[in-house]
Amino acid sequence: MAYNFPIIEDCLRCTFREQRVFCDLPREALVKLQSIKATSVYPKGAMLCLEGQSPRGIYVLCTGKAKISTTSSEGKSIILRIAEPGEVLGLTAALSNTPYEATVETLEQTQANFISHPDFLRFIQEYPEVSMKVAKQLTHNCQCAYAEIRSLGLSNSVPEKIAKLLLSWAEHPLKYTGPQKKSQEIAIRVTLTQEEIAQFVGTSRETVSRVLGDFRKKGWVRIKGATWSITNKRALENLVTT
Amino acid sequence: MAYNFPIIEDCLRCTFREQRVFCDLPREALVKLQSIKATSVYPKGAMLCLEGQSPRGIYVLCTGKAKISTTSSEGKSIILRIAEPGEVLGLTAALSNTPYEATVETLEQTQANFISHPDFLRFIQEYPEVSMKVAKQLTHNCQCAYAEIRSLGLSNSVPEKIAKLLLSWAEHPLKYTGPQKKSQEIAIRVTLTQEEIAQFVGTSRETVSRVLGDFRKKGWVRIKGATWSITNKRALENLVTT
DNA sequence: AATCACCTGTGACGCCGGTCACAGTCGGAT
DNA sequence: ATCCGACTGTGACCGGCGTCACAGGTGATT
Repeated sequence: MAYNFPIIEDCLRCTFREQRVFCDLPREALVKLQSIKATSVYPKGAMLCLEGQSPRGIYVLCTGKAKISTTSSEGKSIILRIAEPGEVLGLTAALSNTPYEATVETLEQTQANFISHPDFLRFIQEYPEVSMKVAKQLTHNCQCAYAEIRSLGLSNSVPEKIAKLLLSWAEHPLKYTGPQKKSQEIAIRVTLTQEEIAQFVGTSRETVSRVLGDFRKKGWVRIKGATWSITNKRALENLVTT
Repeated sequence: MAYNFPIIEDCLRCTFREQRVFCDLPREALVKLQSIKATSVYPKGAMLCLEGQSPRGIYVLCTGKAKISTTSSEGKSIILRIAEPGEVLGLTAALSNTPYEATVETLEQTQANFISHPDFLRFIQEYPEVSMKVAKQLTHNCQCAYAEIRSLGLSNSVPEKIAKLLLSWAEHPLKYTGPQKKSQEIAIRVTLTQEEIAQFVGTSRETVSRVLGDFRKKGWVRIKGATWSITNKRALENLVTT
C-alpha cells in the first residue's frame, strides 16, 4: 500500500473542488461542510453502504472509485454504476429516509467524507445551493440508471453489451499515460474482474471470458494485465445498435 | 370521450395538492407556480416529451397516467415506469439541459401543467423548497429505475418478472371498486396491452401471452377485459425470488 | 352487418447464453 | 521454490425464449 497517499483534509483548500459537482459551493457553505464532515481513508474492498441498512448518512468521494451494486436474495448481484471522485453516495436513502438502495464497495484506496444523516438534512435546509447540487447528483444517478436499463433491456446480445461498455470506458481513456502509440489505439485501465464485468452487463462470467477472447482473436482489443487497448474502435461500434 | 372531465385550473384550490409530492408548496410559491404554469388536457396517446428532443420545459401531471419509455435505434422500446398524477416529468433534461431521456405518452385522458424551461429554472432558484421537491421526485425516479434494473438483471425467468409486475400492481389495487368479493382476491385495473407489458419486463409479446395463459390455466389470475383479479397471490410470490 | 384495425392465442423451430466441470495462469505470502 | 487462492479460458450440454407465421377475438366506425 502506498504510504504517500495524499489526504485532503481541508475542503476549502481542495484543489479538485471546482471540478466537482457537489463540492463547488460558496465559501460559507463550504465552511459549514468542513465542520460537519468526517474524513476517512478506506482500503480497497471497503463497504461504505450496505443495501438494506437504514441510512446513517452520506458519503462524498474525494479520491478513488467505488462500485455500486445491488443483490438478489439468491446472491446474484448486478453493478448499477461505478462512482467517480466527487460523487455523493447514499442520497436517495438519506432524502427519503429509506434503507440504502445499494451496496457501495471501494474499488481502490479511497478517501471519503462522511456526513451524518441529521447534519446533512440540516445542511440542505440551510443552504439552498446545496439542494441544487443534490439534484444534479440525482440527475446523474438517473441518467446512469437509464443507460443501464437500455443496456439490459434493449441490447440483443452480450457481445453488444460488452462492446458498449468498453466504448463507454474509452470515452474516459487513461489521461496519465504516455503518448498513445498508435493514433487509433485507445488505452484504458480496467480494474474490474471478469466476474464484475459480468455483473455489470447482466451475464455470466464464462460468457464474458468467451466474448473477450473473441474480441481479442479478432484483433479488436489487446489486454495486458489491467491496461487494455482498443485497437479497432470501429468494429466495436458496428456491434452496437442502440 | 367524457365531456365532464374536471379541469383543475387553480393550483391554489386543487383538492389533491397536499397529497402530491411536488405541488404541496407554501402559498407564496404556489402563487408563483400558478402564474408560470400553462394547463392543458391531452387525449390518450398524446406525446408530452419525445426522447432526444431538447427540453422545452417540464410537465406536472395533474390527473391521468403516462407511460415513460425509451427506444433503441432499431425500434425496440422499453418502459421505464408509469408516471402517476402528481409527478414531475422532464426533470433530468431540464436540470442538466440535455435532451429528454425518454418519451412520455399519456395512457388516458390527462391534465398536465407545463412550465417552460427558463421559468422553471428561475422558479427553483427563487424558492428553495422547490428544489427539495425536485430532489424528492428525482429520488423516486431513481428508485423506480433501480427496481427496473433489478427486475431486468436479477430475475431468472420471464414468468418471475411478470409475477413481480402483477404483485407490484396489486399493492395499489382498485380503490374505487365495490367490496372485494373474496377476501383473498385482489382486483386491479390494467390498461396496458400485452405488447406494453412485454416492453415493461423486457421480453416479447408472445411470451407474455403464453405466461399469462399459463397463470390463468393454473388459476392464479382471472382476466376479464381490463380488470384482472389475482386469485392466488401466494403462488405468484413463490415464483419471485428477489 | 360488414369492414377494419388492433389486440390476443398458439404451434414450430432454432440459437444464445446459462450452467457445470475442470484445466491453466498469475501474483502474493511463507 | 512452493503453495494457495483468485482469476481466467474452454468444452459440452440443453432449455428458455425470441422469432416467424398465422388463426381467432373484440370493439369502433361506416
